[in-house]
Amino acid sequence: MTKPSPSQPTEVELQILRILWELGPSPVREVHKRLEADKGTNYSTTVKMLSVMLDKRLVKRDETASPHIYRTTVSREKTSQKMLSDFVQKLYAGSTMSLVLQALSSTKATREELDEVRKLLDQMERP
Amino acid sequence: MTKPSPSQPTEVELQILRILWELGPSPVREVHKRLEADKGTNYSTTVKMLSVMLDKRLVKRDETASPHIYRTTVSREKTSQKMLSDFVQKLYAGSTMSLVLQALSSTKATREELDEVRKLLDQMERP
DNA sequence: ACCTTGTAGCGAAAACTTTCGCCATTCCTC
DNA sequence: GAGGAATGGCGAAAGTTTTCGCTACAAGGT
Repeated sequence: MTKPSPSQPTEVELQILRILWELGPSPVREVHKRLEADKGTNYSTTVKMLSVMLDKRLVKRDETASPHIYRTTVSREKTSQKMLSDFVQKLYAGSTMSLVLQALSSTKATREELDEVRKLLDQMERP
Repeated sequence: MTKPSPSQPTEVELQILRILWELGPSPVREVHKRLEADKGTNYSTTVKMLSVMLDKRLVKRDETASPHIYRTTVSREKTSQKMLSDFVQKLYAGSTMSLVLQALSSTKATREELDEVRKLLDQMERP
């Protein structure tokens, strides 16, 4: 059986995480402004989603402040790391290298970027 | 507003696509065997999911054959390409290179694999 | 204090995905 | 060709995620 992995953030949850990562700790209003701009949803929706995310411990809030301030409990790096590894699992049977090759072969890059990747490859070779 | 992109396959849909990619065109029974092994779900569920996927044009079927034969309408490559680009969009603000760097830095690789990536990088440099 | 405006909470509706029970049809096997 | 098993279809239940209406409370200005 496939592990029902510690459920990834859903679509909207991820959108909100992104907003919080970008803005830093913020009141609902600020988050909502962005979400509304992107999706046109109601203020209530934003409040609710944040409360759902609070239940799931994806965010925490400072209730002493007024208005309440929300902040993420998960870093962008950790989260994308985790999502990436799930993604690789689902589509490339766990082979990160397959993904890297496919990603590279389907994009354009500047010489600088390519050099950066080369540098990383070299580093990987000697521990 | 964010484009409501031509909706990605859902979790189970993707599982089924993977099975079909692996087995090639197959009758429900074969798909079901795999799905059941993985999730323990009912035969009816498999039939239904395939019919949902038929509606969404993720698969097509040959009804002249008996039992009916299902095959994907989307290639593994195209699909992962698309999912990857959505993923990059969602988590790395569209920067494929950020993803590649993160993917590489969080995995181990053999010399052969690293060389393969290098070769690809070189190719990318000269059109 | 009163009124307006901004903030928060809650439950339930809506939307979407996944699951299955029940029925009809087809296919074997004897 | 009768009986039992496999196949396929459908609608509806269950599960999840997303949305919002309604209500209450807090804050700020007059």
